[in-house]
Amino acid sequence: MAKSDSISMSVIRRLPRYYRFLSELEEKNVDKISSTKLAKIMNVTASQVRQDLNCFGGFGQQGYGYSVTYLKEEIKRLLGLNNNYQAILIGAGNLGKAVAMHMNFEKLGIHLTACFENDPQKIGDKINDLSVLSESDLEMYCNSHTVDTAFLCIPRTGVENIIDKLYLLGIKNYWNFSHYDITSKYSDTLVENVHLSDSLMTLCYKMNNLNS
Amino acid sequence: MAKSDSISMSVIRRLPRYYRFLSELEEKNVDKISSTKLAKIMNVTASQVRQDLNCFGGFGQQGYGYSVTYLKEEIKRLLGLNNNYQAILIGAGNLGKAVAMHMNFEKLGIHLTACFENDPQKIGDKINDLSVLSESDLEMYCNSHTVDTAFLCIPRTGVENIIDKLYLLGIKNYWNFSHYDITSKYSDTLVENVHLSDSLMTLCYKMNNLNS
DNA sequence: AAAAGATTGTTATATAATTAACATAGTTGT
DNA sequence: ACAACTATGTTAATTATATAACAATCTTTT
Repeated sequence: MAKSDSISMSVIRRLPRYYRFLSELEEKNVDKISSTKLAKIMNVTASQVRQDLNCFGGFGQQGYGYSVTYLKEEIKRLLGLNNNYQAILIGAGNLGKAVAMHMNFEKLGIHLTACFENDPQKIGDKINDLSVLSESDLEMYCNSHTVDTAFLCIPRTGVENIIDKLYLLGIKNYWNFSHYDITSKYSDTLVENVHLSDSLMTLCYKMNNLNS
Repeated sequence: MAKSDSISMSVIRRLPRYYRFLSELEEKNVDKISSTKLAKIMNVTASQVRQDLNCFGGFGQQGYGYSVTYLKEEIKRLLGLNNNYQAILIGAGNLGKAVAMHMNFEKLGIHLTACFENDPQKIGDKINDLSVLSESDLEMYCNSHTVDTAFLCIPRTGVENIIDKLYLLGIKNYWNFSHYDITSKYSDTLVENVHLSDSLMTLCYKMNNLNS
């Protein structure tokens, strides 16, 4: 079905963007789109659109274009948004709370089922409809529930300890907001890092060098 | 001083990472480092380290290596972290509050001086030592204070309106957490996007395709 | 049903990024 | 001061990514 002889990360990182734009087109009741038009909307080349999509299969039809809904659904499937992944949040500080309250996980087919926290002061806090649990309950919880991935919203210094536990419990997929380098300790994990300060420093670089 | 005939974004996006690792080495009182050792720590090739650094100048010494402190300071300067940039926050919802409270802006030499919000319910809220101001005060504030950049933590639908105002006020550098595509409206701006949901979808892709 | 037009899928080309190689220059020890 | 060593800066080779070109194929119109 898919020509999945190792697709490059550059292509994969563009998939969410295709997904977003196709969702918008669908909302506007557009039912077909050509690579040229989609490229124009997304500000990329038509060649790139066609090459990217063809990594995964022939989703279009010559002489016609792509069916918006079909293509969107295919990309959704590729992204694993139909898998009903179950997630837990580690760290209910400012960042953890914001991530949990700000993100529309359900829209991505992800279910956030529990939040864990070290600081006794925060245990019992409400995040959406979840109450924050103690980190000491982590093992019990994970042994009695499906947990596909953990969102790590704790300071760098605490990560090694928690990762050791999660890894032993068989949880090896992480959305990591800390600067702790997970893969260099556990290589058989899947990690997606969000380094907010790196992003801000990049903006500073642009301001310092590309401006005026 | 710098060989700045257009440095590629790939290189620029690695600078914050060098900065982080060099800061750590400095804290451990390491005073010299070779490209080979630094590469090993950072899990990249020594070639890349040398090429990256040489985009900006000869920071090392043959036969010796790089002075940790000197190199760190040079990268800090390149990143514009000595410029005392003044920033404002637009949007004091969950995300805006978390960004403001979680980030250590001062460590990056950035001063967050004000927060603005649309929702009357949130006006007056405290974020660190700042009280949230009404968006109607934005123009007055910007006309009487230096504002180098704005952090946009508002929903996509509100961005166009606020960007129009900020652009007119001469504020053209944005740290953008929304999905609104700023550069396609105003091309003479500097934008750094943080697309949290794209990042999470990328993790889902990995879980769906690279795992098991 | 055939011809004209459109747009994909795919192959070829060009550009960019990474890695390797090495000559040059500085360091350290005797 | 000299020899042996180390590690940079830089050029060359390789690999990866993006763009362009075009033949194959479907659609639409007459």
